[in-house]
Amino acid sequence: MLRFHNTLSNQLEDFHPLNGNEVKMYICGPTVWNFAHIGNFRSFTFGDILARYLRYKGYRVTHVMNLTDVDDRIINESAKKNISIDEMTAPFITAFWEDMDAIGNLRPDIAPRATEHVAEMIEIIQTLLDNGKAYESDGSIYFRITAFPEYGKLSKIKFEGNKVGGSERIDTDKYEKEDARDFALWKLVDKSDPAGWDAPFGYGRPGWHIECSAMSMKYLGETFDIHAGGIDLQFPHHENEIAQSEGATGKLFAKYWLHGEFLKIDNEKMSKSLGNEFTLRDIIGRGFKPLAIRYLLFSVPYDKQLNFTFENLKGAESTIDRLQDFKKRLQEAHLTDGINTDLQEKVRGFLNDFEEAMDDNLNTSVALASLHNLVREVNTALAHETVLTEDRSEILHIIDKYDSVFGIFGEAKEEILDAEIEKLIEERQEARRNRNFGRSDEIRDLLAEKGIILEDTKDGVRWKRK
RNA sequence: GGCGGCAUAGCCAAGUGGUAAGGCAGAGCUCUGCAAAAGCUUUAUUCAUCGGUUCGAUUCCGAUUGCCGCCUCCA
Repeated sequence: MLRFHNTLSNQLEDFHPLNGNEVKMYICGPTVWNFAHIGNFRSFTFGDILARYLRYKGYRVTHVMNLTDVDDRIINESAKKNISIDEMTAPFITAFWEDMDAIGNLRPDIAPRATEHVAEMIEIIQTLLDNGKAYESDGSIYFRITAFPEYGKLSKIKFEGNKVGGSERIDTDKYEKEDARDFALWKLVDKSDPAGWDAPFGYGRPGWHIECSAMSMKYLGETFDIHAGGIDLQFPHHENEIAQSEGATGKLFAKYWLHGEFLKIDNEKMSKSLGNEFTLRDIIGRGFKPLAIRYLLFSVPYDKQLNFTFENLKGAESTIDRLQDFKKRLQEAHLTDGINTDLQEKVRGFLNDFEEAMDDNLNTSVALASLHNLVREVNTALAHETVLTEDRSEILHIIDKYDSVFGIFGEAKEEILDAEIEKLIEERQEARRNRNFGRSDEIRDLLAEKGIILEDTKDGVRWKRK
Protein backbone atom coordinates (compact mmCIF):
# COMPACT_ATOMS: atom_id res chain seq x y z
CA MET A 1 0.00 0.00 0.00
CA LEU A 2 1.41 3.31 -1.11
CA ARG A 3 1.59 5.83 1.69
CA PHE A 4 2.57 9.48 1.76
CA HIS A 5 3.35 11.90 4.50
CA ASN A 6 0.58 14.45 4.01
CA THR A 7 1.54 17.88 5.27
CA LEU A 8 -2.15 18.64 5.70
CA SER A 9 -2.60 16.01 8.41
CA ASN A 10 1.07 15.79 9.31
CA GLN A 11 0.65 12.02 9.15
CA LEU A 12 1.44 9.04 7.01
CA GLU A 13 -1.69 8.34 4.96
CA ASP A 14 -2.67 5.56 2.59
CA PHE A 15 -2.88 6.87 -0.93
CA HIS A 16 -6.30 6.65 -2.52
CA PRO A 17 -6.84 8.69 -5.67
CA LEU A 18 -10.08 10.60 -5.91
CA ASN A 19 -11.07 8.91 -9.14
CA GLY A 20 -10.22 5.27 -9.81
CA ASN A 21 -6.65 4.85 -10.91
CA GLU A 22 -6.30 8.39 -12.21
CA VAL A 23 -3.87 10.66 -10.40
CA LYS A 24 -3.85 14.39 -10.93
CA MET A 25 -0.73 16.02 -9.59
CA TYR A 26 0.63 19.54 -9.56
CA ILE A 27 4.21 20.54 -8.83
CA CYS A 28 5.33 24.10 -8.28
CA GLY A 29 7.81 24.78 -11.05
CA PRO A 30 10.54 27.35 -11.51
CA THR A 31 10.47 31.10 -11.71
CA VAL A 32 12.22 31.59 -15.02
CA TRP A 33 14.26 34.65 -14.21
CA ASN A 34 17.58 32.82 -14.08
CA PHE A 35 19.13 29.36 -14.48
CA ALA A 36 17.68 26.96 -11.97
CA HIS A 37 20.02 25.79 -9.20
CA ILE A 38 20.50 22.30 -7.82
CA GLY A 39 18.19 23.04 -4.90
CA ASN A 40 15.44 23.68 -7.40
CA PHE A 41 16.35 20.50 -9.18
CA ARG A 42 16.12 18.50 -6.02
CA SER A 43 12.45 19.48 -5.89
CA PHE A 44 11.83 18.82 -9.57
CA THR A 45 13.60 15.48 -9.40
CA PHE A 46 11.47 14.58 -6.41
CA GLY A 47 8.40 15.47 -8.50
CA ASP A 48 9.72 13.36 -11.36
CA ILE A 49 10.36 10.33 -9.16
CA LEU A 50 6.90 10.74 -7.68
CA ALA A 51 5.24 10.82 -11.11
CA ARG A 52 7.35 7.91 -12.36
CA TYR A 53 6.57 5.77 -9.33
CA LEU A 54 2.86 6.46 -9.59
CA ARG A 55 3.02 5.27 -13.19
CA TYR A 56 5.06 2.26 -12.09
CA LYS A 57 2.19 1.45 -9.74
CA GLY A 58 -0.19 1.51 -12.68
CA TYR A 59 -1.82 4.87 -12.14
CA ARG A 60 -2.71 7.09 -15.04
CA VAL A 61 -0.93 10.29 -14.08
CA THR A 62 -1.52 13.83 -15.24
CA HIS A 63 1.50 15.81 -14.17
CA VAL A 64 1.26 19.58 -14.31
CA MET A 65 4.18 21.88 -13.57
CA ASN A 66 3.82 25.62 -13.86
CA LEU A 67 6.34 28.10 -15.18
CA THR A 68 6.24 31.36 -13.26
CA ASP A 69 7.09 33.86 -15.93
CA VAL A 70 5.96 37.01 -14.18
CA ASP A 71 7.09 38.23 -10.79
CA ASP A 72 8.94 41.17 -9.27
CA ARG A 73 12.37 39.87 -10.21
CA ILE A 74 11.39 39.28 -13.81
CA ILE A 75 9.70 42.65 -14.07
CA ASN A 76 12.68 44.45 -12.57
CA GLU A 77 15.19 42.65 -14.76
CA SER A 78 13.26 43.20 -17.97
CA ALA A 79 12.75 46.87 -17.11
CA LYS A 80 16.44 47.23 -16.42
CA LYS A 81 17.32 45.65 -19.77
CA ASN A 82 14.48 47.46 -21.49
CA ILE A 83 13.08 44.27 -22.99
CA SER A 84 9.70 42.62 -22.73
CA ILE A 85 8.88 40.00 -20.13
CA ASP A 86 8.75 37.35 -22.84
CA GLU A 87 12.13 38.34 -24.19
CA MET A 88 13.51 38.21 -20.67
CA THR A 89 12.16 34.76 -19.81
CA ALA A 90 12.46 32.95 -23.18
CA PRO A 91 16.13 31.95 -22.88
CA PHE A 92 15.65 30.73 -19.32
CA ILE A 93 12.67 28.63 -20.30
CA THR A 94 14.73 27.00 -23.04
CA ALA A 95 17.58 26.47 -20.58
CA PHE A 96 15.23 24.99 -18.02
CA TRP A 97 13.99 22.26 -20.33
CA GLU A 98 17.53 21.52 -21.44
CA ASP A 99 18.47 21.09 -17.81
CA MET A 100 15.45 18.91 -17.10
CA ASP A 101 16.36 16.64 -20.01
CA ALA A 102 19.98 16.49 -18.94
CA ILE A 103 19.16 15.42 -15.42
CA GLY A 104 16.71 12.85 -16.68
CA ASN A 105 13.47 14.37 -15.46
CA LEU A 106 10.62 13.46 -17.76
CA ARG A 107 8.68 16.41 -19.07
CA PRO A 108 5.44 17.12 -17.23
CA ASP A 109 2.31 16.50 -19.29
CA ILE A 110 1.33 20.13 -19.11
CA ALA A 111 3.59 23.10 -18.31
CA PRO A 112 1.36 26.16 -18.21
CA ARG A 113 2.75 29.67 -18.06
CA ALA A 114 1.39 32.27 -15.72
CA THR A 115 1.25 35.01 -18.34
CA GLU A 116 -1.01 32.85 -20.49
CA HIS A 117 -3.52 32.30 -17.69
CA VAL A 118 -4.26 35.76 -16.44
CA ALA A 119 -7.90 35.46 -17.55
CA GLU A 120 -8.37 32.41 -15.29
CA MET A 121 -6.78 34.28 -12.40
CA ILE A 122 -9.07 37.26 -12.92
CA GLU A 123 -12.04 34.92 -12.81
CA ILE A 124 -11.05 33.52 -9.40
CA ILE A 125 -10.38 36.97 -8.02
CA GLN A 126 -13.79 38.13 -9.23
CA THR A 127 -15.43 35.17 -7.50
CA LEU A 128 -13.64 36.04 -4.27
CA LEU A 129 -14.71 39.67 -4.54
CA ASP A 130 -18.27 38.55 -5.17
CA ASN A 131 -18.42 36.24 -2.19
CA GLY A 132 -16.75 38.65 0.19
CA LYS A 133 -13.47 36.83 0.61
CA ALA A 134 -11.55 39.60 -1.14
CA TYR A 135 -11.62 43.38 -0.96
CA GLU A 136 -10.20 46.35 -2.74
CA SER A 137 -7.84 48.77 -1.10
CA ASP A 138 -6.13 51.61 -2.93
CA GLY A 139 -6.91 49.90 -6.22
CA SER A 140 -5.31 46.55 -5.31
CA ILE A 141 -7.25 43.45 -4.37
CA TYR A 142 -6.47 41.51 -1.19
CA PHE A 143 -7.62 38.21 0.20
CA ARG A 144 -9.55 38.59 3.43
CA ILE A 145 -8.05 36.05 5.82
CA THR A 146 -10.73 36.53 8.45
CA ALA A 147 -13.26 35.25 5.91
CA PHE A 148 -11.44 31.93 5.70
CA PRO A 149 -11.36 30.43 9.21
CA GLU A 150 -9.31 27.43 8.12
CA TYR A 151 -6.38 29.65 7.23
CA GLY A 152 -3.21 28.06 8.63
CA LYS A 153 -4.39 24.46 8.33
CA LEU A 154 -1.48 23.48 6.11
CA SER A 155 1.45 25.21 7.76
CA LYS A 156 -0.09 25.10 11.26
CA ILE A 157 1.29 28.50 11.99
CA LYS A 158 -0.27 30.17 14.97
CA PHE A 159 -0.10 33.83 14.43
CA GLU A 160 -0.41 34.98 18.04
CA GLY A 161 3.23 34.53 19.03
CA ASN A 162 4.73 35.65 15.78
CA LYS A 163 6.84 38.69 15.43
CA VAL A 164 5.85 40.95 12.62
CA GLY A 165 8.80 40.88 10.28
CA GLY A 166 10.41 38.14 12.35
CA SER A 167 12.04 36.85 9.22
CA GLU A 168 13.76 40.20 8.81
CA ARG A 169 12.04 40.64 5.53
CA ILE A 170 10.36 43.86 4.79
CA ASP A 171 6.82 44.00 3.64
CA THR A 172 6.96 46.03 0.46
CA ASP A 173 3.23 46.51 0.20
CA LYS A 174 2.61 50.09 1.08
CA TYR A 175 -1.16 49.91 0.93
CA GLU A 176 -3.62 49.56 3.73
CA LYS A 177 -4.68 46.04 4.52
CA GLU A 178 -7.42 45.00 6.93
CA ASP A 179 -5.16 42.42 8.50
CA ALA A 180 -1.39 42.10 8.29
CA ARG A 181 -1.78 38.53 7.02
CA ASP A 182 -3.98 39.51 4.07
CA PHE A 183 -2.15 39.03 0.82
CA ALA A 184 -2.41 40.58 -2.61
CA LEU A 185 -4.45 38.86 -5.30
CA TRP A 186 -4.10 41.68 -7.76
CA LYS A 187 -1.68 44.57 -7.62
CA LEU A 188 -2.65 47.85 -9.11
CA VAL A 189 -0.01 49.14 -11.55
CA ASP A 190 0.30 52.30 -13.54
CA LYS A 191 -1.42 52.29 -16.91
CA SER A 192 1.92 53.00 -18.57
CA ASP A 193 3.49 49.90 -17.10
CA PRO A 194 3.87 47.18 -19.77
CA ALA A 195 3.73 44.48 -17.08
CA GLY A 196 0.01 44.77 -16.53
CA TRP A 197 -3.33 43.38 -17.63
CA ASP A 198 -6.82 44.80 -17.84
CA ALA A 199 -9.31 43.44 -15.37
CA PRO A 200 -12.82 44.45 -14.29
CA PHE A 201 -11.25 45.67 -11.08
CA GLY A 202 -8.51 47.68 -12.75
CA TYR A 203 -5.27 47.51 -14.71
CA GLY A 204 -2.74 45.53 -12.72
CA ARG A 205 -0.87 42.30 -12.34
CA PRO A 206 -1.57 39.12 -10.42
CA GLY A 207 -0.21 38.30 -6.99
CA TRP A 208 2.20 35.43 -6.81
CA HIS A 209 -0.07 32.76 -5.38
CA ILE A 210 -3.07 33.12 -7.65
CA GLU A 211 -1.35 31.64 -10.71
CA CYS A 212 -1.01 28.22 -9.12
CA SER A 213 -4.65 28.17 -8.06
CA ALA A 214 -5.78 29.16 -11.54
CA MET A 215 -3.58 26.79 -13.48
CA SER A 216 -3.89 23.75 -11.26
CA MET A 217 -7.69 23.96 -11.18
CA LYS A 218 -7.89 24.62 -14.91
CA TYR A 219 -5.97 21.48 -15.83
CA LEU A 220 -6.69 19.18 -12.91
CA GLY A 221 -10.10 20.23 -11.62
CA GLU A 222 -11.25 22.08 -8.54
CA THR A 223 -10.17 19.18 -6.35
CA PHE A 224 -7.17 17.11 -7.31
CA ASP A 225 -4.96 14.45 -5.77
CA ILE A 226 -1.44 15.67 -5.13
CA HIS A 227 0.13 19.06 -4.76
CA ALA A 228 3.87 19.07 -4.19
CA GLY A 229 6.72 21.52 -3.94
CA GLY A 230 9.62 22.70 -1.85
CA ILE A 231 9.23 23.04 1.90
CA ASP A 232 9.73 26.78 1.66
CA LEU A 233 6.55 27.04 -0.37
CA GLN A 234 4.47 25.56 2.41
CA PHE A 235 4.05 29.00 3.88
CA PRO A 236 2.89 31.36 2.63
CA HIS A 237 2.54 30.15 -0.96
CA HIS A 238 0.62 26.92 -0.49
CA GLU A 239 -1.33 28.18 2.48
CA ASN A 240 -2.52 31.08 0.36
CA GLU A 241 -3.29 28.85 -2.59
CA ILE A 242 -5.59 26.84 -0.36
CA ALA A 243 -7.28 29.99 0.95
CA GLN A 244 -7.91 31.39 -2.52
CA SER A 245 -8.97 28.16 -4.15
CA GLU A 246 -11.16 26.82 -1.40
CA GLY A 247 -12.44 30.31 -0.74
CA ALA A 248 -13.57 30.48 -4.35
CA THR A 249 -14.92 26.95 -4.85
CA GLY A 250 -15.94 25.91 -1.37
CA LYS A 251 -14.33 22.55 -2.12
CA LEU A 252 -11.20 20.80 -0.96
CA PHE A 253 -8.34 22.03 -3.14
CA ALA A 254 -5.75 19.22 -3.02
CA LYS A 255 -6.02 15.97 -1.07
CA TYR A 256 -2.33 15.18 -0.50
CA TRP A 257 0.33 17.81 0.07
CA LEU A 258 3.94 16.68 -0.21
CA HIS A 259 6.87 18.91 0.60
CA GLY A 260 10.46 18.34 -0.40
CA GLU A 261 13.12 19.30 2.10
CA PHE A 262 16.05 21.57 1.46
CA LEU A 263 19.37 20.81 -0.04
CA LYS A 264 22.38 22.03 1.92
CA ILE A 265 25.88 22.57 0.62
CA ASP A 266 28.64 21.39 2.94
CA ASN A 267 26.08 21.43 5.72
CA GLU A 268 25.25 25.04 5.15
CA LYS A 269 22.25 26.67 3.69
CA MET A 270 22.65 27.35 0.01
CA SER A 271 22.50 31.05 -0.65
CA LYS A 272 23.93 33.65 -2.91
CA SER A 273 25.50 35.54 -0.03
CA LEU A 274 27.49 32.49 1.07
CA GLY A 275 28.66 32.03 -2.49
CA ASN A 276 27.62 28.38 -2.47
CA GLU A 277 24.74 28.57 -4.88
CA PHE A 278 25.29 26.28 -7.86
CA THR A 279 23.19 26.00 -10.95
CA LEU A 280 22.96 22.64 -12.62
CA ARG A 281 25.01 24.15 -15.42
CA ASP A 282 27.80 25.12 -13.03
CA ILE A 283 28.15 21.54 -11.88
CA ILE A 284 27.91 19.94 -15.30
CA GLY A 285 30.52 22.51 -16.35
CA ARG A 286 32.84 21.10 -13.73
CA GLY A 287 32.76 17.82 -15.59
CA PHE A 288 30.23 15.89 -13.53
CA LYS A 289 27.73 13.64 -15.24
CA PRO A 290 24.16 14.88 -15.01
CA LEU A 291 22.90 11.44 -14.05
CA ALA A 292 25.34 11.37 -11.12
CA ILE A 293 23.75 14.59 -9.92
CA ARG A 294 20.36 13.00 -10.34
CA TYR A 295 21.44 9.98 -8.30
CA LEU A 296 22.74 12.16 -5.50
CA LEU A 297 19.59 14.29 -5.45
CA PHE A 298 17.25 11.39 -4.89
CA SER A 299 19.57 9.15 -2.86
CA VAL A 300 18.18 10.77 0.29
CA PRO A 301 14.40 10.62 0.89
CA TYR A 302 12.70 13.77 -0.35
CA ASP A 303 11.47 14.80 3.08
CA LYS A 304 14.93 14.83 4.69
CA GLN A 305 17.51 17.50 4.27
CA LEU A 306 20.20 16.49 1.83
CA ASN A 307 23.80 17.50 2.30
CA PHE A 308 25.40 18.13 -1.06
CA THR A 309 29.19 17.92 -1.28
CA PHE A 310 31.44 17.45 -4.26
CA GLU A 311 33.02 14.48 -2.53
CA ASN A 312 29.62 12.82 -2.49
CA LEU A 313 28.93 13.78 -6.05
CA LYS A 314 32.13 12.00 -7.02
CA GLY A 315 30.92 8.99 -5.09
CA ALA A 316 27.57 9.12 -6.86
CA GLU A 317 29.37 9.15 -10.16
CA SER A 318 31.35 6.03 -9.24
CA THR A 319 28.11 4.41 -8.21
CA ILE A 320 26.22 5.04 -11.43
CA ASP A 321 29.27 4.04 -13.46
CA ARG A 322 29.26 0.76 -11.61
CA LEU A 323 25.53 0.27 -12.17
CA GLN A 324 25.66 1.10 -15.87
CA ASP A 325 28.68 -1.12 -16.25
CA PHE A 326 26.96 -3.96 -14.52
CA LYS A 327 24.04 -3.82 -16.91
CA LYS A 328 26.29 -3.79 -19.93
CA ARG A 329 28.31 -6.71 -18.63
CA LEU A 330 25.17 -8.69 -18.01
CA GLN A 331 23.97 -7.97 -21.54
CA GLU A 332 27.25 -9.07 -23.07
CA ALA A 333 28.06 -12.10 -20.93
CA HIS A 334 28.32 -15.46 -22.68
CA LEU A 335 25.77 -17.59 -20.87
CA THR A 336 24.73 -21.22 -20.99
CA ASP A 337 21.16 -22.06 -21.93
CA GLY A 338 18.77 -22.71 -19.13
CA ILE A 339 17.02 -21.20 -16.19
CA ASN A 340 18.06 -20.64 -12.58
CA THR A 341 14.82 -20.24 -10.70
CA ASP A 342 16.65 -19.69 -7.42
CA LEU A 343 18.37 -16.62 -8.76
CA GLN A 344 15.22 -15.29 -10.37
CA GLU A 345 13.39 -15.64 -7.10
CA LYS A 346 16.04 -13.66 -5.31
CA VAL A 347 16.01 -10.94 -7.93
CA ARG A 348 12.24 -10.65 -7.71
CA GLY A 349 12.64 -10.41 -3.96
CA PHE A 350 14.83 -7.35 -4.41
CA LEU A 351 12.24 -5.70 -6.62
CA ASN A 352 9.72 -6.44 -3.92
CA ASP A 353 11.98 -4.70 -1.38
CA PHE A 354 12.19 -1.77 -3.74
CA GLU A 355 8.44 -1.50 -3.96
CA GLU A 356 7.96 -1.74 -0.23
CA ALA A 357 10.50 1.02 0.29
CA MET A 358 8.96 3.29 -2.31
CA ASP A 359 5.48 2.59 -0.97
CA ASP A 360 6.74 3.88 2.36
CA ASN A 361 6.56 7.57 1.47
CA LEU A 362 9.13 7.16 -1.32
CA ASN A 363 12.02 5.92 0.77
CA THR A 364 14.54 6.14 -2.04
CA SER A 365 17.51 5.30 0.20
CA VAL A 366 16.15 1.89 1.02
CA ALA A 367 14.89 1.42 -2.54
CA LEU A 368 18.40 2.05 -3.86
CA ALA A 369 19.86 -0.36 -1.32
CA SER A 370 17.71 -3.12 -2.84
CA LEU A 371 19.14 -2.36 -6.29
CA HIS A 372 22.66 -2.58 -4.94
CA ASN A 373 21.83 -5.88 -3.30
CA LEU A 374 20.51 -7.12 -6.62
CA VAL A 375 23.72 -6.12 -8.37
CA ARG A 376 25.86 -7.91 -5.81
CA GLU A 377 23.77 -11.06 -6.03
CA VAL A 378 23.85 -11.16 -9.83
CA ASN A 379 27.54 -10.32 -9.96
CA THR A 380 28.29 -13.23 -7.70
CA ALA A 381 26.16 -15.50 -9.86
CA LEU A 382 27.92 -14.20 -12.95
CA ALA A 383 31.28 -15.06 -11.41
CA HIS A 384 30.02 -18.53 -10.54
CA GLU A 385 28.50 -18.90 -14.01
CA THR A 386 25.10 -19.60 -12.53
CA VAL A 387 23.31 -16.95 -14.58
CA LEU A 388 21.65 -18.71 -17.51
CA THR A 389 20.16 -17.31 -20.71
CA GLU A 390 16.57 -17.22 -19.50
CA ASP A 391 17.61 -15.48 -16.31
CA ARG A 392 19.28 -12.69 -18.19
CA SER A 393 16.14 -11.48 -19.91
CA GLU A 394 14.24 -11.62 -16.63
CA ILE A 395 16.95 -9.74 -14.74
CA LEU A 396 17.22 -7.11 -17.46
CA HIS A 397 13.47 -6.74 -17.39
CA ILE A 398 13.60 -6.13 -13.64
CA ILE A 399 16.43 -3.63 -14.02
CA ASP A 400 14.25 -1.79 -16.52
CA LYS A 401 11.49 -1.69 -13.94
CA TYR A 402 13.85 -0.11 -11.42
CA ASP A 403 15.03 2.31 -14.03
CA SER A 404 11.54 3.34 -15.07
CA VAL A 405 11.52 5.06 -11.67
CA PHE A 406 15.18 5.92 -11.05
CA GLY A 407 16.23 6.82 -14.57
CA ILE A 408 19.95 6.38 -13.94
CA PHE A 409 21.07 3.68 -16.35
CA GLY A 410 21.02 6.01 -19.29
CA GLU A 411 20.24 5.25 -22.90
CA ALA A 412 21.31 1.86 -24.18
CA LYS A 413 22.97 3.21 -27.26
CA GLU A 414 24.93 0.87 -29.47
CA GLU A 415 28.23 2.58 -29.85
CA ILE A 416 30.15 1.77 -32.98
CA LEU A 417 33.88 1.84 -32.82
CA ASP A 418 35.86 3.67 -35.38
CA ALA A 419 37.43 1.21 -37.75
CA GLU A 420 40.80 2.50 -36.65
CA ILE A 421 40.14 1.77 -33.00
CA GLU A 422 38.79 -1.64 -33.80
CA LYS A 423 41.92 -2.38 -35.77
CA LEU A 424 44.06 -1.33 -32.81
CA ILE A 425 42.13 -3.63 -30.48
CA GLU A 426 42.64 -6.52 -32.89
CA GLU A 427 46.33 -5.72 -33.19
CA ARG A 428 46.62 -5.70 -29.42
CA GLN A 429 44.96 -9.12 -29.22
CA GLU A 430 47.46 -10.41 -31.75
CA ALA A 431 50.33 -8.97 -29.73
CA ARG A 432 48.96 -10.53 -26.57
CA ARG A 433 48.69 -13.91 -28.23
CA ASN A 434 52.34 -13.56 -29.15
CA ARG A 435 53.05 -12.45 -25.58
CA ASN A 436 54.35 -9.17 -26.93
CA PHE A 437 53.11 -7.29 -23.89
CA GLY A 438 55.19 -4.24 -24.63
CA ARG A 439 53.21 -3.62 -27.78
CA SER A 440 49.85 -4.58 -26.22
CA ASP A 441 50.30 -2.13 -23.36
CA GLU A 442 51.35 0.55 -25.80
CA ILE A 443 48.08 0.12 -27.66
CA ARG A 444 46.09 0.11 -24.44
CA ASP A 445 47.73 3.39 -23.43
CA LEU A 446 47.09 4.85 -26.83
CA LEU A 447 43.39 4.01 -26.61
CA ALA A 448 43.28 5.33 -23.05
CA GLU A 449 44.40 8.67 -24.41
CA LYS A 450 41.45 8.59 -26.77
CA GLY A 451 39.19 7.93 -23.77
CA ILE A 452 38.72 4.22 -24.47
CA ILE A 453 39.24 1.89 -21.55
CA LEU A 454 39.88 -1.77 -22.21
CA GLU A 455 39.05 -4.63 -19.94
CA ASP A 456 40.15 -8.19 -20.58
CA THR A 457 37.45 -10.54 -19.42
CA LYS A 458 37.05 -14.23 -19.93
CA ASP A 459 34.46 -13.40 -22.58
CA GLY A 460 36.93 -11.32 -24.52
CA VAL A 461 37.92 -7.68 -24.63
CA ARG A 462 35.43 -5.14 -23.36
CA TRP A 463 35.82 -1.45 -23.82
CA LYS A 464 34.08 1.61 -22.59
CA ARG A 465 34.34 5.33 -22.92
CA LYS A 466 35.68 7.21 -19.98
C1' G B 1 10.51 36.35 20.54
C1' G B 2 6.99 32.13 18.51
C1' C B 3 7.16 27.32 16.06
C1' G B 4 9.15 22.91 13.57
C1' G B 5 13.03 19.43 11.96
C1' C B 6 17.73 17.01 12.51
C1' A B 7 22.32 14.99 15.22
C1' U B 8 24.29 7.23 13.32
C1' A B 9 31.59 4.93 10.96
C1' G B 10 36.70 9.01 7.08
C1' C B 11 32.28 11.11 4.00
C1' C B 12 26.85 10.56 2.57
C1' A B 13 22.95 7.96 4.71
C1' A B 14 18.62 3.99 6.13
C1' G B 15 16.51 2.10 10.28
C1' U B 16 14.30 -0.29 14.74
C1' G B 17 12.04 -1.22 22.18
C1' G B 18 15.95 -6.76 21.68
C1' U B 19 21.23 -5.50 20.05
C1' A B 20 23.32 -1.23 13.52
C1' A B 21 20.58 -1.29 5.47
C1' G B 22 23.10 0.72 1.33
C1' G B 23 26.72 3.91 -1.41
C1' C B 24 31.63 6.34 -1.71
C1' A B 25 36.53 6.13 0.19
C1' G B 26 40.24 2.50 2.69
C1' A B 27 42.44 -2.63 3.57
C1' G B 28 43.27 -7.94 2.39
C1' C B 29 42.40 -12.03 -0.90
C1' U B 30 40.67 -14.34 -5.76
C1' C B 31 41.07 -13.47 -10.95
C1' U B 32 44.95 -11.17 -14.57
C1' G B 33 51.30 -11.24 -18.27
C1' C B 34 50.38 -6.49 -15.80
C1' A B 35 46.22 -3.53 -15.40
C1' A B 36 41.08 -2.63 -15.39
C1' A B 37 36.53 -4.69 -14.09
C1' A B 38 34.18 -8.05 -10.94
C1' G B 39 33.67 -11.24 -6.66
C1' C B 40 34.65 -12.54 -1.58
C1' U B 41 36.14 -10.75 3.16
C1' U B 42 36.91 -6.58 6.12
C1' U B 43 36.00 -1.23 8.45
C1' A B 44 30.55 1.72 14.40
C1' U B 45 30.42 -3.36 21.18
C1' U B 46 28.09 1.66 18.95
C1' C B 47 24.00 5.64 17.07
C1' A B 48 25.77 14.35 20.01
C1' U B 49 25.98 14.79 25.75
C1' C B 50 23.62 13.92 30.54
C1' G B 51 19.64 11.91 33.18
C1' G B 52 14.86 8.93 33.39
C1' U B 53 11.27 4.80 32.00
C1' U B 54 12.24 -0.52 30.86
C1' C B 55 14.38 -7.17 31.82
C1' G B 56 16.53 -4.43 27.78
C1' A B 57 17.02 2.20 24.32
C1' U B 58 20.39 4.23 19.11
C1' U B 59 15.03 3.73 18.93
C1' C B 60 10.30 6.28 24.28
C1' C B 61 10.49 10.74 27.93
C1' G B 62 13.15 15.11 29.94
C1' A B 63 17.29 18.42 29.93
C1' U B 64 21.77 20.30 27.54
C1' U B 65 24.74 21.39 23.22
C1' G B 66 25.14 22.01 17.97
C1' C B 67 23.11 22.48 12.99
C1' C B 68 18.94 23.53 9.51
C1' G B 69 14.29 25.69 8.45
C1' C B 70 9.48 28.68 8.77
C1' C B 71 7.16 33.31 10.94
C1' U B 72 4.19 37.28 3.76
C1' C B 73 6.34 36.32 -2.48
C1' C B 74 13.44 31.72 -1.52
C1' A B 75 12.55 24.76 -4.50
